[in-house]
Amino acid sequence: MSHWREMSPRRILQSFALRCTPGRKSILQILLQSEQALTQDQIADRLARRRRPLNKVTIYRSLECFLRAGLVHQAYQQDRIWHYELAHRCGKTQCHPHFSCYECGRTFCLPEVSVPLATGLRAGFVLVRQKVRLEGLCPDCQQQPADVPAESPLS
Amino acid sequence: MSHWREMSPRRILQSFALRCTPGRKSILQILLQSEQALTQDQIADRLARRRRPLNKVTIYRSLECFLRAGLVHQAYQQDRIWHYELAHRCGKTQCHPHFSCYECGRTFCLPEVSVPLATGLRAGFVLVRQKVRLEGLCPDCQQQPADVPAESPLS
DNA sequence: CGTCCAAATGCAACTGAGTTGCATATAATT
DNA sequence: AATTATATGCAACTCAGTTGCATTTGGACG
Repeated sequence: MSHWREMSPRRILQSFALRCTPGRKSILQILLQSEQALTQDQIADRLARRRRPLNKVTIYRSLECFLRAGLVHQAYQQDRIWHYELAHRCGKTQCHPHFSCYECGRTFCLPEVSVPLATGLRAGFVLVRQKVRLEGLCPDCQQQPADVPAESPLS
Repeated sequence: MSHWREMSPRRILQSFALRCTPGRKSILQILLQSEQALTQDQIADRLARRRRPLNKVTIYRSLECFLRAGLVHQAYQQDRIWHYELAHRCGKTQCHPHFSCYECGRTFCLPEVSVPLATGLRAGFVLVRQKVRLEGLCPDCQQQPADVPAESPLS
């Protein structure tokens, strides 16, 4: 099943055998309508803006529950903050890569980019999932080159 | 220059134009001798065990300084905690991948594994660095299968 | 319908890695 | 040895995430 956008939050929750509460439906709605991964805070903001404020602990625990069920992904961490997104469209062994801009700090989802699975793993290691994080300059910031962190000034 | 292991901490610091203090030399020594990326806490522990305890803020600021100079990498985050390792052996566009075990939680450096650079980036994006994180079961834990996080129970 | 109970929610208080301000100590230059 | 910019230690702060507990509620069952 990969047409979540066309399913109601209620049906999605039901199909994951999760209790259907107003709070959870709202959170799911926000995630369904977002083009990018969101932090707990961003979710809280958007809920408040829709006159449907929710306690931050409830958001925390709902996401925790969605995570366990596999409905949602902890997509990436930035400055020690997790970003969440629906797990739809994620392949079995890898989600789409994310791209972070050094200049503006924004992170983009790049569903169209493919990275081959790692090869040459030592015997014994079982690869279940591969996560790829790209860094560089986004189209908006490409014009005026940013400070790219030094890699090795030793000559 | 990529033979850091054969250089003294003092010479390495000098070549990066960093002030050479006993604290920094000790931290560098720890990193030089470690096979894997270390957290600030792990570095503190090892310093203490060598009768060379250092205030955690000093460790924090030294690593910050090493980072800026490009001597060290923030290799990966686990449970919101950063791990640091020397930047030697890191290629220009990607460091070696890291492998985290679902079962025991340990993280391994896999310098021998190669992952081709992402292709198909939308026009305008400039890729500077690619970070790859692998997840699965390590050789030790492979025997008794762990709880692999569900991906999509929806049928 | 109404009853009931496991699960969800809100509040307050806690956790802990990281971070900052400031006074003191020290590296390294003169 | 004197000087000064830099590093260090201490204490106090930040803040996303986390936990405990009392209250509310979804939804199953009568």
